[in-house]
Amino acid sequence: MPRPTVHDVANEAGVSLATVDRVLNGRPGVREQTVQRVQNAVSKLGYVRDTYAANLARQREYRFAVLLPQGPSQFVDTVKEALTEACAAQAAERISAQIFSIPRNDPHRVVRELRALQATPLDGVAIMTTETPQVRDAIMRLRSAGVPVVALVADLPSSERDYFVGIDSISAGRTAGFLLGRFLRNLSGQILVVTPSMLARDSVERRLGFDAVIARDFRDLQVLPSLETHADPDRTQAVIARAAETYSEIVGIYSMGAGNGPLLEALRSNGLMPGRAVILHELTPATRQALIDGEVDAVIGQNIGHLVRSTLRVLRAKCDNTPIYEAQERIRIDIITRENLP
Amino acid sequence: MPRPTVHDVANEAGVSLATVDRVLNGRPGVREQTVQRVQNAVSKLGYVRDTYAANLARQREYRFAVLLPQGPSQFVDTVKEALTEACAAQAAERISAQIFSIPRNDPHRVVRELRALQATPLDGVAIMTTETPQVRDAIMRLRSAGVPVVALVADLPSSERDYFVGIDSISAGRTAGFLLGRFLRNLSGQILVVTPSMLARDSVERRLGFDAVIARDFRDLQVLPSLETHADPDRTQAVIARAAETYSEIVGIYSMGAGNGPLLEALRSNGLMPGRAVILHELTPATRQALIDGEVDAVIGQNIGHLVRSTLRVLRAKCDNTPIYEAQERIRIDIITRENLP
DNA sequence: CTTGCTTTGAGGCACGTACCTCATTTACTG
DNA sequence: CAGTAAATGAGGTACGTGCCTCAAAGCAAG
Repeated sequence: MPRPTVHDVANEAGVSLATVDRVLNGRPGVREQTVQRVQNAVSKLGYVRDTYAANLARQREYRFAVLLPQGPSQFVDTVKEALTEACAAQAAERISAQIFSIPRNDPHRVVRELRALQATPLDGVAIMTTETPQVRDAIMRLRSAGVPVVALVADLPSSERDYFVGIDSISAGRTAGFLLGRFLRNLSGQILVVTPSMLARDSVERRLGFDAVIARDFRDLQVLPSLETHADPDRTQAVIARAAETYSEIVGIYSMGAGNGPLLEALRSNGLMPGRAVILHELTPATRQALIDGEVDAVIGQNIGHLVRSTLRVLRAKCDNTPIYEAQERIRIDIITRENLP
Repeated sequence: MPRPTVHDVANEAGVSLATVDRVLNGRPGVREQTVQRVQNAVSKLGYVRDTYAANLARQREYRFAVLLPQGPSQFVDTVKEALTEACAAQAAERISAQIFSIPRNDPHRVVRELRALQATPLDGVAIMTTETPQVRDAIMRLRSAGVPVVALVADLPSSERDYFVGIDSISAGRTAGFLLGRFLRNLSGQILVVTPSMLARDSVERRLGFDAVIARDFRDLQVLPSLETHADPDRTQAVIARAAETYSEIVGIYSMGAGNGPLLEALRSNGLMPGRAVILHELTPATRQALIDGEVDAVIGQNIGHLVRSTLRVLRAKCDNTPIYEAQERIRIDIITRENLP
């Protein structure tokens, strides 16, 4: 007994192929009673649409645009790489994604890029950016033009995107807090917190989660005010040098965002490392090496390959209006130590 | 410019469609020189076979068998669930998997099951079992009959399987050792190690990795001989009670395998918990609750959804003789704490 | 009854590939 | 050179679905 086809469904329901087609594809002009007959036949036979045949017949193509922040960033580079790789692997499935670079702190230019996109044929957009009112409006325009929009890595409020692919920043911060607290068992002292910018939503959320856990479970630790590096090596060096002078009881360090290469340098040259418990975000060549060398104890990461594939799957599901397989698309918070480096 | 098709390739290469077909599908009767011409055209045009059309034309079906150990096990139950779910999601892709239960400690019956499989039409097998010579022979028979075989969770030596889907046990043990060592910073004492059976390959490997890290980095900790529970609640209770009497300086506990529900009970009733650093394997309802309650500090897990989907993808790739996307199929060692529970 | 509308049927073409047959050309052997 | 085998071409059907057209049937209101 091979898989049932639309023909079998038509037979079973006692209607013609055309009617089955109308029902299955939600086309108008079928009596409610007939719709029922067809649906009964479908469930009785266990008919499942053959995606191979369907996509072939429909000449379906998925042209996606992925907008990533400009400027040097190991993390973004890795995302690009993973995306290129995933697209190559999916070429046979007619999925293609074009990468666009958008400025980091110029919402107007982001909006212009988004507008420019609308000119080309487009089936979906994934975007990694910080939210501003302008960007939100542009995204809403895209969406009302029928283009699904997925927020990547950094969430945008629920009103303006179809889905968020990335990790829960609060939970990531809590996890960092828990690990740092446990690694510093019974020790009291200060914790240095470093971020590119406290304007970014995810930095704020990570700090929130981090503070909550430390305050609840590790009272002997004092979390210092966040230092902002603005992803600038010189500034990083400066703020770390200053902190090394100012605070004398630093026992742990938590870096909430990008720019870990320069940060590690600064920590080394200011005598803050080794000897402190250190937790960073995102696995990059620099953080990986620091893990191996024992300078860093744990890295909180997100599986970028998974992130990218998930994005493509979600966009595709949005295009086809099929349900999203939540469990598969949830990006886990990876804890990476020197012993379970991927 | 739409995607190139076989027609375009034929044009480009200056040969007929039939020849392109012969080359693409590895059929005989084509001169080497012509093969080259076609392959050049393929790479010049960037032709990629359309899987939708191909699978449609080929009437491809993937009928897989998944062999899992019998008996009560939260872990195996979760695998079954995930498998059922994944199959439902993949029905449209013509993938089906049938689950078979095989006895845990009766290689002959495992062999019989494997033999029985050969009678039915079968495109691939995934198996989770401990290796014995009999099983190895049976698997080699399957493979020489052209059925791809994937080892699941527990690896079988490279000679007898096409692929292994699961985590690296040594690395998992090392990770546990690292975490336990760090959680017990500056503390000296004994570590209790519990396993269902030291005959299982993965328990041996986990212990190996665990010991290596403790011996190298945490000299103040003394790892006790492994306690075997044979997955039996009564025996678990007995060995734990005995250990609680025998060893007076237990500061940490490492459970390397299944049976964590009864183990947790035994630890509680023998006054070994809370107050010790505890690390277990596999996230189940029992271990999850213990994490939340703060009784357990970390669980080393593998993403079962990923495991199962990976298995199906690998089997499919083996059937189609397409390359395996290693990065996607590598199962990561998940470190799960109360703060990053999925 | 006719008119006009909705619902259904019948059939066909297209998608890109796999696989088949049969005829024809090319290359090699003696 | 003929004879033979290998290589290639030409053309077809099939897969299951999407989408289209046109005709026929059903039904309600005037």
